[in-house]
Amino acid sequence: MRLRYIELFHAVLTTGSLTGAANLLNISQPAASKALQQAEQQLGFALFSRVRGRLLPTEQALLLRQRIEKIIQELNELQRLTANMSLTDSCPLRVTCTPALAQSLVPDAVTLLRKIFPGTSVELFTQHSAVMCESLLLHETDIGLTLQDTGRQNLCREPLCRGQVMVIAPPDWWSVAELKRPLPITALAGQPMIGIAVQDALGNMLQSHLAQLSPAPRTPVRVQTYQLAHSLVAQGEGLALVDPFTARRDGGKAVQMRPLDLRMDVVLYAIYRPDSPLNAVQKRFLGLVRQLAQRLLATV
Amino acid sequence: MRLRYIELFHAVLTTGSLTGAANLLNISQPAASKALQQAEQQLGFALFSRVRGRLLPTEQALLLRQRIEKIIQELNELQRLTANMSLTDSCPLRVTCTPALAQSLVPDAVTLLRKIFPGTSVELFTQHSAVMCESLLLHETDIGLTLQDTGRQNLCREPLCRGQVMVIAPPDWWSVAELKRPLPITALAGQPMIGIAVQDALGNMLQSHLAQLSPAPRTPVRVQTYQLAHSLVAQGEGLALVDPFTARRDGGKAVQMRPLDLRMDVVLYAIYRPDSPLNAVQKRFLGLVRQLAQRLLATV
DNA sequence: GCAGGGCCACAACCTTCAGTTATGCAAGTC
DNA sequence: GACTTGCATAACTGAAGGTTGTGGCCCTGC
Repeated sequence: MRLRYIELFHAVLTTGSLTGAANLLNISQPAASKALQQAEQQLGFALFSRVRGRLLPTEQALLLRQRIEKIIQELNELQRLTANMSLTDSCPLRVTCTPALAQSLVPDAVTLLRKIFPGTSVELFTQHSAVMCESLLLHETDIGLTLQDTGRQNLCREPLCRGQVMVIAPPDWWSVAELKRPLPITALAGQPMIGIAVQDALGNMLQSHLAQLSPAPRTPVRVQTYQLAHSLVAQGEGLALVDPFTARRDGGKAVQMRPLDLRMDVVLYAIYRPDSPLNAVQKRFLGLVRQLAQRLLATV
Repeated sequence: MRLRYIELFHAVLTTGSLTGAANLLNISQPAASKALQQAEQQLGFALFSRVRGRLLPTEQALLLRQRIEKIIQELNELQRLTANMSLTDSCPLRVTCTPALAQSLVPDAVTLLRKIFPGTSVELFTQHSAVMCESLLLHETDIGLTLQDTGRQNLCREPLCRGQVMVIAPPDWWSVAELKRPLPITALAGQPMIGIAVQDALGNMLQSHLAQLSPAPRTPVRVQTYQLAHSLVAQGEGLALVDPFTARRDGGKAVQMRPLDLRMDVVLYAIYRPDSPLNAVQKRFLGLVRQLAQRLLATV
């Protein structure tokens, strides 16, 4: 089965028509038509049945679908990888971080770095953890910064600093005296909370803790990022459990925060490929991030 | 990156030379040379450095290697699948089983089946479990018979019958009186044993039981299939733990056997694809296998 | 040191096939 | 019944991929 046929098959399935597929592949409709016929002839069975002038995938086609889509995806990844490899070393510092860290930590670190190395060019991305790993493996970026426990992948993981899970609340929720003390998790029972989407490892873990409370906290709203949670809390929608960086956003003015009394730290990790050792600029950058993070977490 | 280039890259890496690659792909050496240059030009970096007239993969090439080989493999699987799909329903009964079952159970069942359906054509394979799953998923065969606990794969698994793990020994190892009783596992301590290769799930499980004995049994010889173990035991090389079908090979003349006293059964499974329901012949075949197996296991 | 063989690159030429435009036909839509 | 949408066919074109022939480089063995 020629790659050409595979692409065409995929294009027809995604667009739903041969004409659409032809457009997707930037070829004319007759070219697509001919190619599809050749593919079917070579295979020995029909991929689509022509019913009332339309293409309808056959049973066999549906059996092939998953495999073909997997191959297409891997070819795309290969494409991305080779594209990035050809422009290797074009940029000394390519960093991706989660949205929570993109708020101030990473930009601040970049600013500091560019004072030390004025000429340096920098590329920044914000991505969620799964995409981040992919991006690193495909050489699109060189360093990832995340609060997630991104296991398994064959990537190096270096802890930069540790912090506490924080509870944030609308202004004037707690008294000044209370703010000093960690909040016992039981105090969250029955409270209105902003939930974090399931794909988040930390959020997931916290969620299972919360589920054991009785009455369980109400989480009518669920968001993907800690930043959204922060904003909603600031607007009085409820409490939220967030990382210590998000909690300190805006200098901690918009919301109140208290550490959660929990035997579990939030860890800021730097992740990178094991094969390519970090260069001097990258190492210095990580040093700055660590320094800034520690200083930030020291503030109340 | 064109598929053509991918194949060429792979061929060069496996054969070690451009000429070899050209032969592998059934093209002339200059064609391969030109294609490789085009590939490198399109990529923007060299895949091989020409040193002393030879091709030496560059660092980048090695980074691509794994991904490319994965794609090649998946393309091959797709090829196999489509090849099998085009000759669909050509044969009503295509069965694959492990070597232990190919000894007598499966051939006997086929003989019986062909008395019931005289005209039926049958295809038999013997494969180890991992390959068996692959073969089923690629529509090369329709039914697999195995004693392994082939989990995860999205294949149906139907237990046909249960038996006991058997200990086999050279003739006259045990007294006639002993033969009736199950052998306690502790009796194997310090005994010379024939081991089963690690990839076997059952063998693996037994191995971990044996390892806890003290003194642990000696397993100087390790074999891949139960049949080999049987032959070695018959030649007096030691004891072996085998499935109940292998134990009864040759009518149980060449070796002595005793059930092992163990809270774990050997299960004979039929596995098949969930999407394609079994036809009448296939169902009848499984019925025969079950019947034969139960009868066989009832004998001492 | 020189002949020979293995391996890669270049050149000139040829064939095939994927692409094009133009057109036809069937079926649904208003 | 006119119009639109979508697939198939026909005739043509160009580029890509193939061929053979040749030359240079390097190692090897006499």
